[in-house]
Amino acid sequence: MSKSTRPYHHGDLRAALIAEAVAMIADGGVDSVTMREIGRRLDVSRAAPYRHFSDKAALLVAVAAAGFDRLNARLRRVQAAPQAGMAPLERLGEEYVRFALEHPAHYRLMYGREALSRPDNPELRDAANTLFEDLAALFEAYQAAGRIRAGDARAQAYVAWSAVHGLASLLTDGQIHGDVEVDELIRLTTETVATGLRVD
Amino acid sequence: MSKSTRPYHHGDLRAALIAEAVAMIADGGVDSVTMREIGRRLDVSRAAPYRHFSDKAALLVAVAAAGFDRLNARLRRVQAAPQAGMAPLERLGEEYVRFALEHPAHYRLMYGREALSRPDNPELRDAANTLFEDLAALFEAYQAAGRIRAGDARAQAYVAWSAVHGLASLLTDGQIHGDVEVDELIRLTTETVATGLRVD
DNA sequence: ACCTGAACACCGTTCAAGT
DNA sequence: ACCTGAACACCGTTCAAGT
Repeated sequence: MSKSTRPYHHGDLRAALIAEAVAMIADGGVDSVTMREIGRRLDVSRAAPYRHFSDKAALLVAVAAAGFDRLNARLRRVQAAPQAGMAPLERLGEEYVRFALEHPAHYRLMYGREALSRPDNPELRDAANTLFEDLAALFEAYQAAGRIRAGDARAQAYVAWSAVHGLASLLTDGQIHGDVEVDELIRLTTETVATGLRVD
Repeated sequence: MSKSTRPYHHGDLRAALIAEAVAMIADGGVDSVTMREIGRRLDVSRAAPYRHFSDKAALLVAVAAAGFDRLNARLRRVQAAPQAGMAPLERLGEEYVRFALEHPAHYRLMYGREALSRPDNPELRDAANTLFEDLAALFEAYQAAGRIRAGDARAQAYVAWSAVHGLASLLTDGQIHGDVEVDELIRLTTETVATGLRVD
């Protein structure tokens, strides 16, 4: 569609803004996202984005929520799929860390200051809650089946989340170096937590 | 000292800038730190801070390094002190998380984008390395004493760091809520990792 | 309803000039 | 050596006006 015949209204500016922000983040990190540049790229004025997001933080929160949605979908897919020779818990943890390694800047935003600035945002809150509730449900089922220790299943879920989130953060932040093999480290982390929670 | 008799040169502007930045971060988060405001507070011109730090990122990196120094000192103190009825590893993990809970914004900066922007900075690199090397040395000693499983002690140290860093991050980010007790969660986390790494 | 261009306040950073 | 005030480029956000 040529510039002159483009209709006055953008097709779906809201979705386009989120998609463009995701692309910019993957490319140059969160700091490369400016309201002006995003407008430029979508051939829209400076003020246009403010029709869809009250401010820059609101846009970034939507991007963070979209990140949780994608991660949740991946984890559910793994849970639904048959586990080929690997304990489900370990496989789930591995997938979590892989997501972070594939989308480091987006992952960082999901847990970052920008998203944190709007803890009241229902979209983001729900997306993050879904992640935890899925995990908590799994631990409750495991406990009912006697596969892990008795106790507070939700607390156990937080422990598992902490371990993979911590590893994902250290890896994406470049805090882990030397001759440690990443795949091996992921395996050791999930295995250690699984062993620690197992009935003895 | 009255304003009019104050000498032309600031006493130790570099140290004052770091201290003021730490205070501002504790008070209003990293975003509240601006080069102009910090100058205003120290009664110094806009450009003065640039005599000591090449740019804002350099100042924040110094603040992050100072955070690691404080954390390292605390952890060493815990290691040196007699452990009253608590396994040393668990006590160390608890102290780590407590530091993060006491200084959430500073802790966040230590692992944040701003610090990350200068991975080449030797001051910060050394401070972060010290944290890990102390931990790795402890795991090597434990392994030599047969108190934990055989294997890559450094990888095990990364697993432990991941767990406490993940928990500290989730807690300071407000991702953990509900009726879970924080003290209990810290205990369960350190205990789970210790159990998972123990010889069976 | 949605978009535009102009304007405002604020910030990081630089630089010629001072002591 | 260290500090200053003025200036530049860039950003988030607002708003009266257009379609």
